[in-house]
This record gives sequence, C-alpha cells and structure tokens, in this order.
Amino acid sequence: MPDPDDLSLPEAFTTVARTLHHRSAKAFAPLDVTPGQARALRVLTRHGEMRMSALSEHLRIAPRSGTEVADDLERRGLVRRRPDPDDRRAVLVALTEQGERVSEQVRAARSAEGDAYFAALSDADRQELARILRVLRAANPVGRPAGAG
Amino acid sequence: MPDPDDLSLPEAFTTVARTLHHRSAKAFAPLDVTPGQARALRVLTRHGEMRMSALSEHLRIAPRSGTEVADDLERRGLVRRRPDPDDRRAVLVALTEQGERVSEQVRAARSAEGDAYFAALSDADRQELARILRVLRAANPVGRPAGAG
DNA sequence: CTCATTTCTTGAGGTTACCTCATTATGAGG
DNA sequence: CCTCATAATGAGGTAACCTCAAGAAATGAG
Repeated sequence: MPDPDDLSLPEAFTTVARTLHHRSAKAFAPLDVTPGQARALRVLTRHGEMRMSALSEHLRIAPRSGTEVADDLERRGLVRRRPDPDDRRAVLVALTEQGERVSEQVRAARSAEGDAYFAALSDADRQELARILRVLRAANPVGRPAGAG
Repeated sequence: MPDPDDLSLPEAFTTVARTLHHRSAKAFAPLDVTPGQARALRVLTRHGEMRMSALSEHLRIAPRSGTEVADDLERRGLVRRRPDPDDRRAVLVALTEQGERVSEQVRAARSAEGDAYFAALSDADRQELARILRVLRAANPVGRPAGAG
C-alpha cells in the first residue's frame, strides 16, 4: 500500500467518505439495510410520519429518489405508506413497529461501527469536525447534480 | 427546506460528501471528466506512469475498478496503456499529452469550484479539517466492502 | 524442464444510490 | 371548465464501485 497521497481537501474528503460508507455498509449488513435506508430510518425516527417530499428533503435527494428508498423499506416491512387525508395527491410514510425496532438497531450499530471510524479522533477533534460539517452544510444549499445524466 | 437535522457524525459526513461530489461533478462537466476520472488524472500527474494495480491502490479501489477508470480515460485519449517491459503480465498507464493538459484544467477547476465549497471555512478551519482527515485516513486502513455484492 | 502456485489484468455480471423526464392525479384560482 | 402548480411515481439512465473467474505470465519446488 502506497503512502497516503497528499490529497487536496475535496479528494481527501471523498476518500474518507467512501471508506466510511464501506464501514457503515458492513455494520448494517446484519440488519439487511443499506446506509441509505439507515439514514431514512433515522429521519423517520427523529421526525415521525411525513410526506414523501419531506422525506426527500430531509435526505437531500431528489423526490424520485425518496420514493425509491421508501419502496425498499416498505418491501422490507419497515415503513408503511398511507394517503394524506389533507391532500389526496400526497402520501405519508411512517415507521412500522418493526421499522422502529430496526431503526434502534441501526442507531446501536452506528455507535458500534460507524462512530468507531471516528474513534481515532479526540473528543475535541470530533466536536471540531462536527462544527465544521455544520458550517459546510449551512453554507452550501443542497447541491443537486448538473448535467450528470 | 427543513432545518438541517442534527445528524450523527457519520451522517453529516456522508451528506457533505454527497453535496461536494455533486459540486465537483458540475465543475468537471465542461472538461467531460467525472470526479472519479479527475482523481485518477491527479494521481497520474503526481506519480507518473504506474501499473494498473498501483493506480487502484492509490485510488483505494479494487483492481477491477481501476481497470474501468483507465478504460474511460483511455477512450477519451487522456491516458495510454503499454505493457510493462519488466513483467509481461502487467500494464503501465500514463497520461497522454492531452491527459496532462486536462489534468491541469482539473486542478484549476478544483480550485475554482471544489475548493469554493470549503470557502465558508476560515483558513484555520480548513487546516483543522485537513489534519482531521489525515488522522482518519491513517487510522482506517482501506475499508473495502464486505458482503455488499 | 515441469508442475503447482501466485500475481496482474480483464471479461462478465451485479449493486447502491442517485439522477432526469414524462405521466397521472389532485389542488387552487380565475 | 380551464389552466397552472404540486405530489408521487413509472420508465430509463449514470457513476462508481463490487465479486467471481478466466487467461496469461512469473516464480519456486523438485
């Protein structure tokens, strides 16, 4: 294995993100959920039932992609859809009981493995990192792709 | 758009990484290279001609995936393959002249757009972030997926 | 030299997590 | 009714990875 290249900030960030993604995928594999699904479960746990559009916004993905995540979770019996009584165009998603259980397991797995990734950092560094990420998130609106298709 | 959720560190990291990826893709689009290809170009610029396996290691991806990146770049005329004279199993990749030109444009585009993503940070924060990323990279070997496929 | 083993790359096929565009159904206003 | 905006989804596509196994060449043992 070669020495870590002296990467630019974007490159280093990307590399770390990919490694983290792999780790999370491994941690969540026993639960049969992907990292993306895990994030959706956490959003639903934190905020409760919501519209598809709201789910997509929370996840910061295109509305169509939110549908896909919900499809996967519904197939696994982790979420339930129902029509919004206030707007018959809209659909509400919520965790099922099993979804709540799995979401809790996700939380635990994240502590066990995902956060372990950041264990190399001191408490102070972790807080620094969290602060910096908040700044970046706040400063950079959403970031949809351009001509990627 | 809802308030930024109070995400866990892994989630926040992932979210920022995705936004960054979108930004980079947009910045590189005029050059007709994807972020992944851009990274490969930078590696080849920094380290010169190398084996396929070395390229994959630098990019921290599976050997097979390195082949794919090289295929794309070769199709665009940005790299050239030749057999390794010292080992006829091996293949050496190097930038073409056009590849070098594009790699330089990538570097410029990264400054213009990619680093602009981090413009919200103070110089001190950027250095902090770079340091923290180095720690994470050093502490976490490579992180290939497990049963993802 | 021969054979088994290992190494280097690639073909074949698959996955995740996104995307855009077009469609269908509903809601809101004139 | 007509038009326009909005909610979700069907259809189809992309990037960036992966595994598994094959084909060719190197390497070490006998």
